[in-house]
Amino acid sequence: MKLLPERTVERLSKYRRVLQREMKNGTHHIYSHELAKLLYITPVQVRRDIMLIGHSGTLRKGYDIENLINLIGEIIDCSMSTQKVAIVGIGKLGLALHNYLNANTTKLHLSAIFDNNPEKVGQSFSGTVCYSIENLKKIVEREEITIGILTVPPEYSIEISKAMVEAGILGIINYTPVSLNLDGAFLEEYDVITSLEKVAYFAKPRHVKLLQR
Amino acid sequence: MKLLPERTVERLSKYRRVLQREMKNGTHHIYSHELAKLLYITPVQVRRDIMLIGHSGTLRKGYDIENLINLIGEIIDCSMSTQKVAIVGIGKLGLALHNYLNANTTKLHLSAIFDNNPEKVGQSFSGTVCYSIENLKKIVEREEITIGILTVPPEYSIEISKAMVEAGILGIINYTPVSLNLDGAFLEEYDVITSLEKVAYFAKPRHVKLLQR
DNA sequence: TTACTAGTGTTATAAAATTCACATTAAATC
DNA sequence: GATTTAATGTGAATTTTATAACACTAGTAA
Repeated sequence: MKLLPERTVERLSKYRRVLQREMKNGTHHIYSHELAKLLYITPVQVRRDIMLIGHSGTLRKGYDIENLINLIGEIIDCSMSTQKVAIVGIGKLGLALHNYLNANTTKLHLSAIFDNNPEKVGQSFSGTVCYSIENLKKIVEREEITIGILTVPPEYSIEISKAMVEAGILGIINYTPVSLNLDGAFLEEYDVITSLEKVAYFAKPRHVKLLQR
Repeated sequence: MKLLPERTVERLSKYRRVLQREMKNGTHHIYSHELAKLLYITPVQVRRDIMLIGHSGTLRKGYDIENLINLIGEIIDCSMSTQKVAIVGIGKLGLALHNYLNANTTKLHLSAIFDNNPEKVGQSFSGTVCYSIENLKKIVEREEITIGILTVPPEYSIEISKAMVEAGILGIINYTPVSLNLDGAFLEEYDVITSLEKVAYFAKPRHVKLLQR
């Protein structure tokens, strides 16, 4: 099977969360236009995404919510072993993300935290132990961690990201403002300042008007 | 003039930061392939972006770094009045972003913080006062704030985002996991869980291999 | 039973973003 | 001064993403 488009995968993650909410409300089926409305996208987009993952709805009944949630789970989390996550660098942003992860429903399991601050090493953050970055490889291998959240100070990000891949991590989400180039791992970058400056560009009175088309 | 492509704007923000670093190192000119290398993108991409903003390099000398930084500044920050930013919801994530803003160089000015927690209202965060969300409109108008960072608990995000637009904010970056649909403002959404689950999908051994093409 | 309705599934088209290919040219070299 | 080199600038092609158009069909109603 071919890889799914990046944007489709992103939307699948969102579909799943709103579907979980709907299921809790006792709903069993949902139409593409209903799901679309919840995310402010078009029904065609929804149908196309669902087509891409090989699911079929029932005509006149819509999609079976439980089936769809399970299928998305198989695609994102993998049915067999749940993937494990590490936060590398537990400063303010790392902590905030840690909090976010705990507050939200996701099948991914936070298995370790890494930091070089001796005051943090050995500490437990809501049940997850913080290790020294020296022990990265050892712990990543032992715990079979495959995903890393990189929130270290920018001067360390190149070195530490390499160590992460070296240790066996297969996907990194880089929150540091330093661009990376990894071999052998999937890289997702998110630059806070870039996002903000992008909004700054488009949030000028003239530009906002142009966007309303 | 037409609006710039979103991705180009994002890269401009990154160009500026690496150019500022280069300038500090005493460099005056830079070639497209040098700039490209710093961000792990292609030289053509760099040249096209620079073409789109109407700048010209000198053949055999490359681009004048100072000129380019200034031009990007005019595009993103606007030459006349610097745009002002508010953080709405100063929980862990809000604080982390606040920190990030202070640590990084950007021309945008954080003018206010809003929260409904009485313990936070009235407090000063590195010199920026926290107001009650009740006073959003008053303060946003007085300070002429145009950009809002939304980091409130998800159950409030729809209501508060509407109030922000109502108050005159023209661009919102939504960090809550609730999809929004604003009229009259530019909206940028960032969903932490979606990012993480996207990485989870692509960071499976078979998928990583496929990506190495 | 037949026509109608309101949904899905999918092919075709359009729009956005990137990359290719190459014309152009200033400087360096011979 | 002619030739080579190494860069920019950009039309065209390609790739990725989203939208439009519509064939199809299970259920509903006449």
